[in-house]
Amino acid sequence: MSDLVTRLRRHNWRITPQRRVIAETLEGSHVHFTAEQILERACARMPELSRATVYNTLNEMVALGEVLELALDGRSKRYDPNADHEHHHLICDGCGLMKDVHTVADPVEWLPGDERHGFTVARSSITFRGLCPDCQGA
Amino acid sequence: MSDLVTRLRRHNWRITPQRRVIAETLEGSHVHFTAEQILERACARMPELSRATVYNTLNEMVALGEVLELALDGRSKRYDPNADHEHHHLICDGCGLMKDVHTVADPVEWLPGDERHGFTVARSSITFRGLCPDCQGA
DNA sequence: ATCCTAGCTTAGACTCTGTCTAAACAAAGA
DNA sequence: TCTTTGTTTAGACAGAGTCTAAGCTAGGAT
Ligand SMILES: [Mn+2]
Ligand SMILES: [Mn+2]
Ligand SMILES: [Zn+2]
Ligand SMILES: [Zn+2]
Repeated sequence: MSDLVTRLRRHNWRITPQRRVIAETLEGSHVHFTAEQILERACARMPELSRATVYNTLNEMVALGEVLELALDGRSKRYDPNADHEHHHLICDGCGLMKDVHTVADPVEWLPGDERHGFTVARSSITFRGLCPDCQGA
Repeated sequence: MSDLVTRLRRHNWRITPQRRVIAETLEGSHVHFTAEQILERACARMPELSRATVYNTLNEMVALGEVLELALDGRSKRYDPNADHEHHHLICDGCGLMKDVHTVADPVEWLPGDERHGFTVARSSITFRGLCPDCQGA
């Protein structure tokens, strides 16, 4: 796993100061930020950074396949720099806490041929939901 | 599997003409409509039906656990009347076609204990993605 | 060095999806 | 009937994200 800026450079993609700050903000976090949270944090390092550039840059990184876009709840999308780690997500129904998780095998294997409707099935993502330790008391 | 209106009545929930039209539109479809598509189709039967009632009613049916809300792509949410059928979804990257699918077992079983981070994991949903037969030619 | 061009960034207007508000309306119970 | 509660409605509003038009780089050609 190389860092996100290195992976982006491999695509012959110009690493401008704005793009670098956005990529480093996203990577440094280990959580799954919204575009607005990334804007807020990146602006701490580069105050003149615009909202449009954050959205443009995130969309381009997604198109390059180096960032995952998670639309989990119909509210803000979340951005995940771990596109090179196959993983899934576990979310707390109480507080929204989100954890990366790994399953024992590829879920596509568990979809029988007669359930594929003639599709070529390329990938899958699982969202597990439950209660985190802090929310189980309530 | 009883029909949606019957299931809703079991909750002592008042079945008004508006709610009936919305429930029947949702159930009749076999696809996964957006709120706007439901409004459009339900208005064909009851022209004075309002947007607010469609949104209110869908949210109440979701809260009663009789309809599933799917936030799959960060655009409009989709509503699924098959809440009493445990199932997952297979989506075409080309055209957006969505099919119900069934896996061989409960995915929660496939999440090892040391990947649960102390959560009580209650349910899961899988989104499979690929290309449908029509989109494989391109 | 200067010019040119293509690509990048910006502010703000705009769109789309969904929620909220306040008033009108309908139904059930006393 | 009167009252009370729940339902529906139109339109205002809010949040998330896109688009536009203008200005601004940065590199390549001369
Ligand atoms: Mn993740
Ligand atoms: Mn379904
Ligand atoms: Zn929690
Ligand atoms: Zn297709």
